[in-house]
Amino acid sequence: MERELLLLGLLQGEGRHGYELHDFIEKYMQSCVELKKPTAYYLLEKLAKGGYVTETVEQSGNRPARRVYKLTKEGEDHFQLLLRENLRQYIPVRFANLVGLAFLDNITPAEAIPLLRQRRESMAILLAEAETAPAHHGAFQLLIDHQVAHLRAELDWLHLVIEQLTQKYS
Amino acid sequence: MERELLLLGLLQGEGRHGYELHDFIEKYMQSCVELKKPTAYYLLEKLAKGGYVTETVEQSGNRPARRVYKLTKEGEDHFQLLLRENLRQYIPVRFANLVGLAFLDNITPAEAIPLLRQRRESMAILLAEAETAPAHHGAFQLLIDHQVAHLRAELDWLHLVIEQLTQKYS
DNA sequence: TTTTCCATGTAACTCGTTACATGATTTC
DNA sequence: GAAATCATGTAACGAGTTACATGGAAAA
Repeated sequence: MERELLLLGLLQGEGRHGYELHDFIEKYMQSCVELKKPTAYYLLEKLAKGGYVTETVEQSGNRPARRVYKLTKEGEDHFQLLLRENLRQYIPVRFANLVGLAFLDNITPAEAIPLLRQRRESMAILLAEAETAPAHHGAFQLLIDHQVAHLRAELDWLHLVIEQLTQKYS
Repeated sequence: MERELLLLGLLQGEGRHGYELHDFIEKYMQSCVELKKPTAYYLLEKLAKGGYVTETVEQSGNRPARRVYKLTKEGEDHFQLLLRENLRQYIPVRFANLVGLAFLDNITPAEAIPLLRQRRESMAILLAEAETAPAHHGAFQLLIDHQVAHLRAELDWLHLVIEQLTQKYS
């Protein structure tokens, strides 16, 4: 449902074609959202079948035809529904490659510490990315802010883990 | 890979059967990990096929037979490999029902605020759950700690969003 | 005696990804 | 002339979930 919401949301106001939508998401929302091309195309087709968007083929010269999607009345209603649904309920994030931490005792600190530092490095890079992301207009910025807050907390926590491990080791 | 790691990790030392493993995860790790029964059974079968665990059928009286799994040498090696892999790399958590936030402008604050409060409520409940979870031995506690840190950051962030929205509204 | 717990499994399905395929057009 | 960009799609696969099915034992 969330990806439908995203696409419907981006179709507010103007009609857009699949490539454009995917491109926008990849370029400007890549730090907090992921949507592959086949998924985008598939979802748009599905939304069209559901009557939430109309599909118009646009031909310009000899270029590959564009399928331009526009919100219908039902699409707008559906969007409003999904939006409320999405805001209302928190869905917990489970599993994010941290099960290994539960088995930290099965590995010597000497081995674990460099591995965790590597992990911290990739997190730091993502954080830097999110922090330097171009400012978005309006509420879009909230997603970036969230990503930043989330990554900072994650980093702090990992830092503590590494510190405790270092103390135990020395 | 992460679920395999989890199962292999829990099989350290003693042999266990599927029901037992699933039960343990659901009872004691439910706040940070999810693994449905069919998935657990499927994964154990797969691990057995891969030679990472042995399968022994145990019959006691007229009860349904238990399939008891034990780590093999290869299983232990595989565990050690997956563990390092897991500790080393951070896999970003994308999408967690927050796309709606990007479209906050499409809904009046008067409507949005109660919805976000509802969201905050469910988050607070999960946080309380994680905070009062029975203390785990050793590194298992780290997962709980992480969950708590994560949820606190999430709550703080949401609190800010609601506050800003309230100010704009009044 | 009815519900819960123990213990396993299968089948169908959903969601999303990878890999592949096509072909024009613009840029270097 | 080669490479990147525009623009679409299909097929196969993978991971995980839901729903369903079975049946004995213990607890209420």
